[in-house]
Amino acid sequence: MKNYLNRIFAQAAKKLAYLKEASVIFNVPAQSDHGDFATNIAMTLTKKLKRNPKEIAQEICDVLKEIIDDKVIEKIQIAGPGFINFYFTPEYAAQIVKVILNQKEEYGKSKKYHGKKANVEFVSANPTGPLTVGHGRNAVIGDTVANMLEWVGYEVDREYYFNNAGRQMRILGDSVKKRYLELLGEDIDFPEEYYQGEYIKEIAEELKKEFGDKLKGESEEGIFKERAEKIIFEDISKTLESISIKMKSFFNENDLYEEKKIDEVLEYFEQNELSYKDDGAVWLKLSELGIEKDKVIVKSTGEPTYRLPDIAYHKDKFERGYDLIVDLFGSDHAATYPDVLAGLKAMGFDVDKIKVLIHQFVTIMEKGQTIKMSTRKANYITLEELVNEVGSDVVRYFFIMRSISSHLNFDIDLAKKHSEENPVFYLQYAHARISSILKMAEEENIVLSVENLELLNTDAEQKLLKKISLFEEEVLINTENFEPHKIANYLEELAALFHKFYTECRIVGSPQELAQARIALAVAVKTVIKNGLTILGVSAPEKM
RNA sequence: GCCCACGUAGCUCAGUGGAUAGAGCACCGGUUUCCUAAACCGGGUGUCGCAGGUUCGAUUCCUGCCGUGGGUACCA
Repeated sequence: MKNYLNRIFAQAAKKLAYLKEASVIFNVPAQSDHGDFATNIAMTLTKKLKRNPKEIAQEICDVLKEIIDDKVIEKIQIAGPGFINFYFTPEYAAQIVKVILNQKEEYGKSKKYHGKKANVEFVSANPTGPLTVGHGRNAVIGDTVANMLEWVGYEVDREYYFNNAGRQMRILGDSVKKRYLELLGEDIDFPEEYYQGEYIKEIAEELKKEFGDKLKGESEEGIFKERAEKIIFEDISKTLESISIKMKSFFNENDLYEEKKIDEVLEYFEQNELSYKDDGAVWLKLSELGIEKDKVIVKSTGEPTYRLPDIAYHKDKFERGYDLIVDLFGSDHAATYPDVLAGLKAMGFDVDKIKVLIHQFVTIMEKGQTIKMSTRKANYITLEELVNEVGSDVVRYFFIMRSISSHLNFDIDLAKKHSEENPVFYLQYAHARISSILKMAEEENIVLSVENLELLNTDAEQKLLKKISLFEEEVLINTENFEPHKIANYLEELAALFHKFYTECRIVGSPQELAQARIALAVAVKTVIKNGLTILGVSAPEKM
C-alpha cells in the first residue's frame, strides 16, 4: 500500500514541482476513520510555500485524483488542519494474503542489508557465578536484536566477551580453595568480599570427591580457579541454551594480550603522541579527543585499565570486517564507552559502525521489597531458577516487551503466581486457535482458496488485512531503530485483531467461497504471528 | 557538584511535532445448543513530574527545577 502511495506521489511530482524536494511521509492514523494512511505533507509545506495548508492539500488531491486507480484507492480526503487521508479498496487490501501465503516463513524478511555483516556482543559476564535475572535482560535483548538484524539481511555473529584473569577470578579461585579446605575439616576464615554462593561449595565438593585431600597444597590460581571457571561456564552455557541462545564465539580478553594486540594499541598511541607517562602510569590524551579528562590506560602497577583491552577488542572487531558492531550493556557501563569510542576514532576507525545499546536495570521485587543484586554476596535470583519457574517463553517475552531504555520492574511473586496472565499467552493462544480452526476446517473439507479474497470485506477482516500487510515494514523500521519491544507491541495488536475476527467471522458454517477466503486469511495471520514470535525467540504452539 | 536514562490511569508500562493520549493487570457486569471462554463486549480514572521557551500546533523538541535509578577510580 505504501509502495503504491510512493508511486503516485512520484508521478504527482511531475506536475507539482514542490513535491520533488519534499519528503512525503505516510502514517497509519490512530483513528481508523481517518483512512488507512495519511500524510501531513501539506502542513509541512505551509511555511515554504507561504500558503494555506488546506489549499495545498486540495491542489495535491486534484492531481492525485487524475493518477489513482480506483480499484486500488477508493477515497482521498482532506481533513483536520490539512491531512490528506487515503482509503484503500477492500479488494486491494486483501491481496496481501497471496503475498504471505507465497512467502510463508520468509514473509517479513527483507534484503536491504543483504551482504552486510554484523557482530552483536552481549551477555559478556565473567565466569564468577551463575547468570542472574539482570543478565537475562541483556541476553534476551541481544539475541532478539541479532534475530532482527538477520531478518533485514545481515549475516550476524553473536559474541560473548569475557575475562578469566584478574582480581575477581583470583578471589573466585581462593573462595573455592577455602571451601575445599573447610570440607577437609580445616578451620578457615572466609572473608566477606569472597564469593558467598552455594555453587562455590558444590565445586569444592566435586574437587574433594575427585582428589580427596591431594589439593591441599595447590595454588588458588591453579586447579581451583580453572575448575571453577569450567563449571561456571558450563552452567552459563546451559542457561543460555535453555532460552534458545547460541553464541557464535566466546572471545577471551587474554587473547588480546597473548596476540600482542594490547601492545599494538599502546604503541600506536605512543607513536602518535596520544599518550604520555605520569606518576608511573600511562595516560590517554582524551582531553584532546573531545572528552573532558585524560584517563589512565595502564596503571603504575603495569596493569591496563579496562579501556585499553576494550579498545584493542573493538579494533579487532573492526579488523574482522564487520559493517555493524553492536554492543549491549547495562546502564552501569554507560560511562565507559565514550572513552573507548574516542580512542578508536583517534586510531582512524569509523566509529559510526558501532552501535552501543544501553538497557536500564531490572529491579527485582520480592515480597514487596526491592532486592539489590550482587553475585559476590550471593544475593540474586538466577536466570536458571526463573526459567525453571516460568519457562523460556515467558522469560524471553517479559524481557523484550518493554523499551530497553525503561527500567524493568520484575515482581518475582507476580511472575510466578500470575504467569498464565502474561501477555505472551495471548499471542500464543491466537496461534493455537488458528491451528485448531484449520484442523476443524480440514475435517469439514473446507479448502483454502485465494480466488475470492474480495469477500473479506467486514471491518474485522479489513483491519486484520491491513495489520498483516505492515509486518515487513515493522521489522525493518524497528530493527533500524533498535527497538525490539515494538515487535512485541505489534504482535499484541495483531492478536487482538485476530481474536475479534474470530468472534465475529465464522469459518465453518459460512458459505463455501467466503469460508475458503477466511481460511486463507487465517493462514496468513498464523504465518505472521509465527514469524513474529520466531524473531522474539518465543515458541508458537499448535495447541494450548 | 557534574554526566546519562527515566517520570504518562490505582499498579506495570506502551505511544506521538498534529485530528478524541492507549494497553495489560486489578474492580464491576454481560456473552458459550456455534471453529479452544487462555477469548470477546460494556462500565473510568489522567494538571502526560513542575515551570518557562521554540512552533500554526508540544505530552513529544529546548532550558531550568524536583523525584527515581545508574555513573562520576591507577574497579569492570
